[in-house]
Amino acid sequence: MMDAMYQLPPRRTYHHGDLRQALLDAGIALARVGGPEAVVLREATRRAGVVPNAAYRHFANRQALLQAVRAAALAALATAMEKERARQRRGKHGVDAARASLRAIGTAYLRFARTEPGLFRTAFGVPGDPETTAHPAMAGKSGLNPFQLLSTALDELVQADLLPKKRRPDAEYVAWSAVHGLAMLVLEGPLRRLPRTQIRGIEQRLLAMVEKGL
Amino acid sequence: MMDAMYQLPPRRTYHHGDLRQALLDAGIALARVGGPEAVVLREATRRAGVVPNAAYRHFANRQALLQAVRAAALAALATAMEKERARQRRGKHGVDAARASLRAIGTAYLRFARTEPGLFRTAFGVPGDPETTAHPAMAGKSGLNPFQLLSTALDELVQADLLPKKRRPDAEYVAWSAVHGLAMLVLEGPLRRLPRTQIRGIEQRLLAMVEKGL
DNA sequence: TGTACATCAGTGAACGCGCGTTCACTGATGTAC
DNA sequence: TGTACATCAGTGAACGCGCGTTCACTGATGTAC
Repeated sequence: MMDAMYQLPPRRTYHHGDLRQALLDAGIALARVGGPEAVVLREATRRAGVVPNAAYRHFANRQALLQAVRAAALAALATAMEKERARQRRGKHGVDAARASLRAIGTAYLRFARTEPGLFRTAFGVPGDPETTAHPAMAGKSGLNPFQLLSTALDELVQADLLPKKRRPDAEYVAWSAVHGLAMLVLEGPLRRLPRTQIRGIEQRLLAMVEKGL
Repeated sequence: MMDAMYQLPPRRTYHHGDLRQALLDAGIALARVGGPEAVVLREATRRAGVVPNAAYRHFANRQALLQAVRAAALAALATAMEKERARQRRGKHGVDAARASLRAIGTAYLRFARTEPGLFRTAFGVPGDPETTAHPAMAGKSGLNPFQLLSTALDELVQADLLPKKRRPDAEYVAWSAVHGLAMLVLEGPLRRLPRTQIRGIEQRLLAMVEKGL
């Protein structure tokens, strides 16, 4: 019933035009609403106004579509990080700017989890390593994916003498863990029901802990 | 084929004896291997040597069985925490003992995620709040569930003057986030492929960060 | 100590579900001559 | 400028899958008298 709402009017041409993109868009829309498990081949083709097996002209199988959606989700997060970084660094220099970068990365990550839970779960709840594969489909304007953006921020911290060089290795894993854990607990864990203001407080406190504790 | 291995020899009695427990045991075994999505009603009844719909005498539906398995997983974690706490506190008093408690809780959590990934995902990847529901089925010997054990450890820290009273509220969420995030990244995230020794190092560092940063 | 009968735990058969995927096909498009 | 034909993108029909769940049933058990 609901699904019928998404059905397109019948095409006038036999060829679709850009079915690959249409399927990807549909997949992203599905992921936004229901996370990775909602990325269903048949539903994507329905929304594109096309017969189910037509998808196989453009994706090897369901998994391939899902990975494309995941890449798009990672790219969206990377872009959000870049924007927040630019915003927080405005007018700052040196030490302050470096600190602002790390904050911005963490803030954008947590906000993305809150505002785009479906895409967030798709980005991180599906196997496949975001750091090793440096595919541009997963990156923002700078060409860096979310993990690489975090690494860059930590490098800045070292250059600004805010993080001792010997503590630099593996620091991204520690920082990422903290932020990722909070995101998960808020998203589908026991923090789901906490009021938004309390969650914001916890977020601030966690970011402070990372800065101080690294 | 594989599944046949788990098929029981035909019962000699018409009544099973303790089918509820048998189904729960089967469910736990399934969760250990494949996480929550592997807890399949039909497979559980197969392993118990019983017809599929027999399960409905003991569980309202699949969800009810899954929740029972989840409670068992939480109880197992709670027990592991209690054991580790007893071990680490041995011979310590006052301030040292309080510090040891928190370490033990975190250590046990991370080890549980590593050694029982299926149960870990079942415990925390399935909706339902472990902190509000204080059901004994989720608890260890002390009657406290994992979240309550963490809270207790933080209370100790306050009593030992290691954590200022005003920073006590919400501290469990911050601590939990850090540890939970690392567990998730190691389990199904990009840290999956890192060598075990490196992971251990990151774990130690994360726990140190929490102690220092709280 | 024996029988009648209510109660409970398991059986047997069947459903609908929507999915991913494969097959042989046809309609449209663009390039070579 | 027009036609022949290879190529590609979509169609139509069908599969097997294993699941959760419902129905009407029968076998075993224990309690009342």
